[in-house]
Amino acid sequence: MRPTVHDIAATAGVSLATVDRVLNGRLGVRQKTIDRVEQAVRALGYVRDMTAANLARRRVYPLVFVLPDGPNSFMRNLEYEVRQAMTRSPHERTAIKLMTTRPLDAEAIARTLDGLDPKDVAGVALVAVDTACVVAAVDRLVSLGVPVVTLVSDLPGSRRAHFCGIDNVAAGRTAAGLMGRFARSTPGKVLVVAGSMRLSDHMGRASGFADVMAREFPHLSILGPLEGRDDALAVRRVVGAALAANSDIVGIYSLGAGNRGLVEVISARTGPRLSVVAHEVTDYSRKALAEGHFDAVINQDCGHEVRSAIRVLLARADGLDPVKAQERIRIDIFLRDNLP
Amino acid sequence: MRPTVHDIAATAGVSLATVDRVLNGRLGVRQKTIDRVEQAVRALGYVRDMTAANLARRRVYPLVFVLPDGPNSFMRNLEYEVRQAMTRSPHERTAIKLMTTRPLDAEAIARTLDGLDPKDVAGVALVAVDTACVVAAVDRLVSLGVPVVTLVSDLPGSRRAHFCGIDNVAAGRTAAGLMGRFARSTPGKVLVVAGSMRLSDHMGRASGFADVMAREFPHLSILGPLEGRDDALAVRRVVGAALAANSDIVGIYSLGAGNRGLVEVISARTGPRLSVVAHEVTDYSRKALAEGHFDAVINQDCGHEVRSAIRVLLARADGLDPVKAQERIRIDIFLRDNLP
DNA sequence: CTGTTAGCGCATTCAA
DNA sequence: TTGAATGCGCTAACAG
Repeated sequence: MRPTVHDIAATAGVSLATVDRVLNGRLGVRQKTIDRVEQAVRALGYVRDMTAANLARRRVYPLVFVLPDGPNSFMRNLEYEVRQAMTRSPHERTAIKLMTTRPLDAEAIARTLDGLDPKDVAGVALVAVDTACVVAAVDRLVSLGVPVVTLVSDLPGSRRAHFCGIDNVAAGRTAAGLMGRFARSTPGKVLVVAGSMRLSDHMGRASGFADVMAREFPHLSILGPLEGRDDALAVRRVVGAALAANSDIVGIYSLGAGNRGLVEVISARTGPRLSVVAHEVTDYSRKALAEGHFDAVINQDCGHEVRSAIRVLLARADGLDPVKAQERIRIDIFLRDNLP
Repeated sequence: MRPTVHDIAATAGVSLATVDRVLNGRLGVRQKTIDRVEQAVRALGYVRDMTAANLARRRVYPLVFVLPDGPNSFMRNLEYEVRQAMTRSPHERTAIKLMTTRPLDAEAIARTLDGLDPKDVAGVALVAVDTACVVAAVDRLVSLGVPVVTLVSDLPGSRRAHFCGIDNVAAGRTAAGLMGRFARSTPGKVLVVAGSMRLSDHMGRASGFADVMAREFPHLSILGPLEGRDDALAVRRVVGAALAANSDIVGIYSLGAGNRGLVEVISARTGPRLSVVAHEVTDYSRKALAEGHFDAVINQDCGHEVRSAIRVLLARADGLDPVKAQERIRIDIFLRDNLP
């Protein structure tokens, strides 16, 4: 039977209320009393039952998620996970509000953030575009006491409390490790297609990829990164043009979205098979894997990211800091055969 | 404010106790009353607060984990995760007991299982060896009302409630997908090293691997599976002999344990580089990846498996059946750059 | 068959 | 600065 507040109240010779005050660091307790309680806590090895605590204090934390709208499958998937979290809200003492802005529109994100009233927001999670105005808007919220976390794409210069996403440099390196082993051993070019260089996740991937390719697979040179604006049509256009102009392309690394456009180009193409590594499991990339157009897909688990964001925000709102090691998001690799 | 038992008691016009009886499927309630309560539940969209429920019924479920002892890193890792779960026990209303038996010793497992008193065990998780006597011991427990789950390696013919592990056929296919792409495009042999063919997980991997290799990479033929008994010394011996006898080996698929022995052989070897795919992230395989001896390691998350086993056992002990979709364990692929 | 009542471990008024 | 009392949502005796 593990000790309860009653036990420590008894051994410390004080009342429940006083124990509670000490446990929660509330003021209005004599130092002498504090010491007595803390000693009892140590002596009995007391550890608070958080579920009972949450039951008693029925406080609800209003959280805001800011995501891009538009057809991007990955982002829609992310939105789905946020909605899933909303259904769990009652259990997690959260009240989640979902807001969307135009993709890659930094000003729209900043406006949304600026429109938030710190009085009725306990925390904010956003997919950031790395721009001065977004940094300013985030820092404003933080200075007003509202914890902010970035989701999927980070905002390095800001005061955000945490980044809920993968190590994108490592993801790029991983992609290079696969590409280098997959591609023919004859010299050639690898085409790199990104969404936008204003997204810090895309930047990171491109640099990790280039790094490992140069060091470990010097017979393959990099073409790009081209910007496909995470848009299927644009991706189709830039990739089509690059393939037409370069007959020595042996592989493609698609590190952003718009994979539908990529599949259209390569499935229509004749000539030797390309090695293709892309990001994010979506209906399109799953199909491309199954049909053999993609060799591998690197993925980040949206569900984990959303749940992590909530945990971190809640912890910060309660004044604790999260166990960072626990919040690491894995870089998943999927082939056709280990798709979930 | 979401509805509580009080609300549904009020709208159904019954008492709290009756609501509780219906909610928990306890008998001694008229069908008419049951209907009234269930209707109120649906009407109000009631969903039970499990944390409050667990607080109220402070029942503790004694669970038993049966693992092999010995130096196998993966199994020690699994044991570590079980011990982690023991530290969480107070919160999860479990009391976990850890028992170990000699590796691959089916009789020892059966004896351990037979020694369990159903009165003070609410569930059992074991790493199975696929043998008639183990099946019999498991079925005995099940017939006595004790739910059993298999961990890591399944027991297909038994009455176990669930298998907490990966789809090993798919894991073998995944390994083949990697091996086929990694290995030189010239014809050659791929050596397959297993632990024991009495382990259903090893069987599954070998068959999935052979399947995809034959269909997709016919220029590579399979040598083996050799049995390394999950033992570093034995692995070193059989692999060393195979390499000496076959100059056309281009890759090795190590689907069992004993990777330390494998690394010793291939790091001492001269000649063209081999493509190596192994299983389970351990200190050894991690080092082998980092140093370039292994190209990829396929992994199953022990932590997930142990937590899943506990959830399933608890659910079964409460008479519910677990959400199988939620309990799927992923097949992780790690290269040097995405190691956790 | 059904209802009353007293907790589970903790937080939080309201008094003292 | 401290304590007594009440309730969070649910379960479980114990009566009726």
